Amino acid sequence: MSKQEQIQATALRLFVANGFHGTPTAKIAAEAGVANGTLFYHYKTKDELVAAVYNKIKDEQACNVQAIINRDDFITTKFRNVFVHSVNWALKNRDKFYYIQQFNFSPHLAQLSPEKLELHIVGYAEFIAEGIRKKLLRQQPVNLIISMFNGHVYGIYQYITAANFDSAEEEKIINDGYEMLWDMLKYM
Amino acid sequence: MSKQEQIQATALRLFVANGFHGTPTAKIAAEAGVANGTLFYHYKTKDELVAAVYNKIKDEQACNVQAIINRDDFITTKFRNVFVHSVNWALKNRDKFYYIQQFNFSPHLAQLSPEKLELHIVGYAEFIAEGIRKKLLRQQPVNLIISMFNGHVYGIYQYITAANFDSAEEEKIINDGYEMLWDMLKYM
Amino acid sequence: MSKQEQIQATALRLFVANGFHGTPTAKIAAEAGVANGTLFYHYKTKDELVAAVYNKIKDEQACNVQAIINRDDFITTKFRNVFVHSVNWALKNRDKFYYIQQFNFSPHLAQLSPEKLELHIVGYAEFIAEGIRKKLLRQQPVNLIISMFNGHVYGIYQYITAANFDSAEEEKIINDGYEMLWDMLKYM
Amino acid sequence: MSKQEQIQATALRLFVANGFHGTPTAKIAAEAGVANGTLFYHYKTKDELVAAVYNKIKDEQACNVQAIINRDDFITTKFRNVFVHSVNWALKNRDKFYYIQQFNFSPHLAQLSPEKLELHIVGYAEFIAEGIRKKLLRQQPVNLIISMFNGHVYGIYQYITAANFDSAEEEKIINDGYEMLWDMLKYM
DNA sequence: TATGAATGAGGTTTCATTCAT
DNA sequence: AATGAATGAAACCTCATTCAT
Repeated sequence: MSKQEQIQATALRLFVANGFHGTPTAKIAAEAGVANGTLFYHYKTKDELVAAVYNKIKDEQACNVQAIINRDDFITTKFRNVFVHSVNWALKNRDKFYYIQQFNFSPHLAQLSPEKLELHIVGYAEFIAEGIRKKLLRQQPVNLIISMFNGHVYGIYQYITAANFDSAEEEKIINDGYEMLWDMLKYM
Repeated sequence: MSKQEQIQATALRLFVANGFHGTPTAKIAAEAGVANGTLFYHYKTKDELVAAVYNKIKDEQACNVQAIINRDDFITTKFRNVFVHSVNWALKNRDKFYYIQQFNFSPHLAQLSPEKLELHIVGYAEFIAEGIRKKLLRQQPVNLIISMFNGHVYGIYQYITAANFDSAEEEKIINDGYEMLWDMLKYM
Repeated sequence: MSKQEQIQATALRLFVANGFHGTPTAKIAAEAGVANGTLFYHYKTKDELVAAVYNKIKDEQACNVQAIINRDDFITTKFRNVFVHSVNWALKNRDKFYYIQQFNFSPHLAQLSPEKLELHIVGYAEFIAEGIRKKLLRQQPVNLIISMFNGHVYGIYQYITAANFDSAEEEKIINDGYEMLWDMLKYM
Repeated sequence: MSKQEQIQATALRLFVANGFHGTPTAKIAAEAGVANGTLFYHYKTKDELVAAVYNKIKDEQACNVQAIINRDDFITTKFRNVFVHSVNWALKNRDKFYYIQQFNFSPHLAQLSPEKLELHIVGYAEFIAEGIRKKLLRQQPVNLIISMFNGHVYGIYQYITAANFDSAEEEKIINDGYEMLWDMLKYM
C-alpha cells in the first residue's frame, strides 16, 4: 500500500468518524504513518484530499454498477441486480456510503466540476432509458426514475442500519424492498 | 425579540447560508447586534448553538406535519397531504432542509439525546401504524414504511432541485411522485 | 451565616482548591448561593475579595496568638504555648494556612499596605523582645527570632502534612520540634 | 540556541518577572522571536511550559547542591556548605526562588509526577542519613531533619529579603543563622 | 441589598500550509 | 519523494466587571 493510498484510507476513516472539520491534516498524516508535509506533497490542499477520496469511492461504485449493467441479462434482471447490489455495497461499505452523503451535503460538492459529476450516472442512464423505451418502466423522465431509485436505496439503507438485523432478515428486507421499488417503477 | 432569540435567528440564517464551520461565532454575534460574550452566556458552546438551531428546525417541521395529521381527514388523504406538504416544505425551505442533512451527516447528530430524536417521528408513526392495521398500507414494519416514505421525499427533492422547473411542472412532478409512492406502499 | 460570610468561606475553599486564577468569581458566587452581581456589591473587585479573605485569616490567627500571649504565664511558657498552638492551628486549618502561603507568594501581597502587615506581628514582637532583654532568648534581632520561629512552624507543618501520622505521633513530633526550636533560640 | 531553548529561556525570564498568570503566551513567543504557534508546537499547553520551567530551576538547584555534597568534605562541613549555599543561591536568584514558591503553592504542583518530585531531594537524604547514623546529627527521622533544614533556609531568606542589608551584614546573618541551625540539629 | 443579563478585551489553542533540508 | 519544524491568522471561549431593575 503506497503512502498515497495510506493517506486516503486513513482520511476516509477519520473523516467518517469525526467529520471533515473535526479531522486535522496532522492527525491524518500521523495515523497514516507519514510526515505532515508528505500529505501536502501529494495533495495541494486539504480540500483536494477530500475530493480525491470522494472521487475514488464514486469511481469504485460506478465500476461495480457498470460491471452488472454490462452483463448480458434481460433488462428487468439488470434492474433488480443493480438495486440489490447497490444496497449490499452500501451495507458492506458503510463508511464509504456515509462519506458520500457527508460530502454531498457540504460546500465541497459545489466545487466539483459538473462534468465529473455527470460521469457517475452515465452508465445508469442508458439502460434505464432503454427500460422506459421498451415499456418495462414507467413513462417518466430518466432522471426522475434514477432519483426515485436512489431515494429507495437510501431509505432501505437507513432502515437496516438503524436496527440490528441478522443476515437472513437483511436479505428478506432487501427482497421486500425490491418488490416495493418494482411496484413503484414498473410499467402498468 | 430577546437577545437570545436574536442570536438563534441570526445563527440559523448564517448556518444555512455558510454551514456551521463557515460561520464564526464572532460573526453571529456581530450580525445579531450583541457582544461576543453574550452568545456564550446563552449557549455554553458553539456546538450547543448548532444543536439548538437544529432542534428548532426539526420542531418547526414536526409541528407542521402534526397539524396535517391532526386534521380530521381520512387516512389515505392524510398520507397524501403529509407527503405533498413534506416535499413542498423542503422546496420552500431549501436552506433549512440542507442544514438538516448537513447536521445528520456530522458528528453533531451523535451528541443529541436519543429521546429528543424519537420525538420527531412520534406523530408519523401512529397514523402509519393505523394505516397498516386497517389494511390500507402494505403489511410491513412501520419503520420500514417511514424509511421508504422519507427516501421518496428525498428522491423527489433531489430531482426537482437538480433542475429548474417552473411551479406548474413542480406540481405535476409532486403529483406523479405521490402516485408512485402510493403504488409502492398501498395494500394490495 | 450572612451572604458576605458565605462568599468569603466559599472563596477560601475554591481558592485553595484551584488557585486564585483558577477560580472565577462566577463560580464563587454560584457555589455560595448568591448572584454574580452580589459578590461585586460586597467587594469592589476580585482582588479586594482575595485580600479580605487574607486579612480575616490573619486577624483570626493574631487574635488566637494574642490570647495566649495575654495569659499570665512565664515567658518561656508563653513561648512554648505560642509554638504549640501555632502548629496545631495550622494543622487544624490547613486550608487557611495554605491560603496564607499562596497569598504571600503572589502579587497580591505587594498590594497590601505595610502598616496592615505590621499589625499582624505586633503582639509577637513585644514578648519576644522581652525574652531577649531578660536573657532567656538569644541575643539576636527580634525579627530574626520571629523569622526563625515561623520557619520552624512551617517546617514542622510540612513534615506532618507530607505523611499520615496519628494524633499521638503528631503530638510527639510537635514536642520534639519544640525542643529543637528551643535549643536553637534559648540563651546560652 | 534552538527555538525551543529560546522559548524556555524567555518563559523563565517572564514568568519569574510577572508570574505565570501575568505572562501571556503571546508575549513569550514575541520576546523569544518566534511565532505564536511555535510555542505550542514545542509545548502542548501553557501548563506544560510552566512545569518545564519549574523543572529546569529545580534541576539547576539540585545540581548545585549535589556538587557540594559530592565534594570530599567531612559531613559537618558538607552540612554547613549546603546551608550557606542554599541561602546564597536563594538570595542571588530571588526571582527563581520566588517562582518555585509560587509554583509550590499552586495547583500546578499536584500535576507533577511524584517520582519527578522525589528526585529533587534524593541527594540530600543520603548524606543527612549518614550524619544521623554517625551521631553527628540528632536522632530523628531524616525527613524531619530535612524539613527543619528547609524551614530554616526559608526563615533566613524571609528575614534578609524583608530588610535591606549590605553584604557584610548578610554574611553575618547567614553565619549566625547557621549556628542556630546547628544548635538545633547537632547530636548532643 | 440583591440580581443576572450583558459586555468585550484578552487569553489559549488549533491548524492548514510552507519551506529548507 | 519525503520530512517536520515553523508559521500566523483566526477560532473558540473565559471572565472580571457593569448596570438597569
